[in-house]
Amino acid sequence: MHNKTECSAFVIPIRDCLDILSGKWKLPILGALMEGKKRFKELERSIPNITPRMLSKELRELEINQLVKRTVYDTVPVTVEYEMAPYGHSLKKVLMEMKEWGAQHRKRIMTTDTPIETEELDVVEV
Amino acid sequence: MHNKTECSAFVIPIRDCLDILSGKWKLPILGALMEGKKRFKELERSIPNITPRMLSKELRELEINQLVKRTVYDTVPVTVEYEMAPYGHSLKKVLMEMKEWGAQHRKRIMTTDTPIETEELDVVEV
DNA sequence: TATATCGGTATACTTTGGTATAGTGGTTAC
DNA sequence: GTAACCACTATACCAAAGTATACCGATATA
Repeated sequence: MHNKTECSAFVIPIRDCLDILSGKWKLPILGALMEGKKRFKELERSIPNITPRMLSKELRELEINQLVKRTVYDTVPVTVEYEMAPYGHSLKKVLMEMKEWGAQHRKRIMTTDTPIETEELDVVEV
Repeated sequence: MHNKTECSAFVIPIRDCLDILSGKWKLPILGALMEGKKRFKELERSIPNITPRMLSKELRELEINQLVKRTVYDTVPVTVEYEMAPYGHSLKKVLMEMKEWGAQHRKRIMTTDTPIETEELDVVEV
């Protein structure tokens, strides 16, 4: 990192990646969809405490980024299905790196330091 | 992802990793420190628009997570140096995965879709 | 004597992210 | 007929994150 260009080349793409995963509910939603396709209400039920407003908003962002595919079936009433888009699977490698590092880090902090508070996380029920 | 435990094992460590990199300034700070050790004011100068309040706050969080080492030299006035801690380098692999994915994603979104606005990012000057 | 540097902190403010609550229009089950 | 389900949206509110501005005590420079 020895000049502005090189530095932007570091910050900008990582920021992009972070932004896509940002927000309280993106990870639980992706987690739930990795199991398989789900309808809106199914997602709402499997992600405790999420409001329809947030679910809708976060799904839209994931869809815009082509990670999630939304399909509307012309039934009455309409059926809407969400699933991981093929492109969505490209995230898995990054996610697994983050998961490994995160797990390792939690252990490290727990043992070396005063324990960090494991906050009450809302976690997908399946 | 077929049960609650497995799902927490997905969400929690990734959340941990995300949290550590979260906030507007962590990435620019890490970028600046990857160049080598820097004093407080040097960091402040090399990261445009950061306030001392935020710089101090984010450095403290990075230090707590053992990614950054802070050394105080007993001069008058005191000299304080920040540098990547050895453990900090363990992040590089994750960061590089994110960087690659992010760069690839930006290209993809730019070409397939209506261009995404490249916001005016504050970027480290070196 | 006045000004700048060092490494920050204090206070107040604004902006963004997330929550709470209610409601839409149409359909099916009791 | 009324209650529930579906996939959401609208409005109002609240809390967290970030900004702006000023200041600290000690020292060095003009």
